[in-house]
Amino acid sequence: MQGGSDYKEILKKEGLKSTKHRNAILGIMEEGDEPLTAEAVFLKLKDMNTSISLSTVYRILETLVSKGVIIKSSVTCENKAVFEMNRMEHKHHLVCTGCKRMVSVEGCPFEEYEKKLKGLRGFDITGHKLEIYGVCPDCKR
Amino acid sequence: MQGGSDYKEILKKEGLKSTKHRNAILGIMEEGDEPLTAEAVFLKLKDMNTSISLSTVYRILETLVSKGVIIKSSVTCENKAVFEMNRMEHKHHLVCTGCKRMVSVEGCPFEEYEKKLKGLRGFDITGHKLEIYGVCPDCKR
DNA sequence: AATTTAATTGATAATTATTATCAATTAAAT
DNA sequence: ATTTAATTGATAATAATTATCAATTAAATT
Repeated sequence: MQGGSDYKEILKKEGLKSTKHRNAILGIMEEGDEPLTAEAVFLKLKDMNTSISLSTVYRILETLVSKGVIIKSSVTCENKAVFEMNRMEHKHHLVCTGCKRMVSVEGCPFEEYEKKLKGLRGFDITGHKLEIYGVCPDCKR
Repeated sequence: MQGGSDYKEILKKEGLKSTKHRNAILGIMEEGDEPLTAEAVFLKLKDMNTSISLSTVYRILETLVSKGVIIKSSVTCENKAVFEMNRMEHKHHLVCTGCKRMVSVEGCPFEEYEKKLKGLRGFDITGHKLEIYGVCPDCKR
């Protein structure tokens, strides 16, 4: 979980070279339980004294999204994307309406309903996303 | 539903002047059943030979959102906002993963579950949003 | 109805998030 | 150690949105 190239295997499997930056970003994504913006990842790297270009952060995140290693999503009404590790579990988000912080929640009350929807308006249903809004403890003051 | 200033009452109630542009935009929002981007609204107005500045479209939409007359949301992974009339009903969206078109759906399987979540991680739950993904008939070819 | 006043608009510049470009660098295959 | 193709940094470009400010217009007041 910390150190140099812990993600060599994952990267090799995806046909990607194991680089300092990719390993560092995967480390950040792995330990965090909140989805992060590209800029937040960039700042975390800076805090760790890892020099990197913001464009490289975007590029690495996008590459990992295209490989399915990382999931990209967005908060409604915020015009920026957030990224988190794809832990291969069906998940949803809890979003603070104050600070827009996103927290992951497990469980899904929706599977049954989705089956009922099959064929709705001629769509082939492939999945869903549930965002639950609320005010986080910090924003409650 | 068509014509000049059908929304004078709504606008007055919100302390907004009744202008040609605001009425035209409310008309477009009222008749559409799909959420629209600011640009789509702009183009619809153009088709109707209503000369308007794109910045005015954004401004009017934002003003109406702040009054709660219009709802702003966004499709995951698309970095632009969409707007639709606030019909004061609890609603969700069906999004085509091909063309990103959004269609509104009624009904919500979630009310029970939300109650269970009360207090989750110290959040005060205030609402939720459900996006159902699929492939629309057009994108199925 | 004419005048006043404050809100609204258009045109444009500025900003923010993201993506593209391309030469320099680096990982890993040989 | 050398080669080769992938990766990176720096920067420019783009796309969506927001800010600015002078000109225009709605509606309140006379």
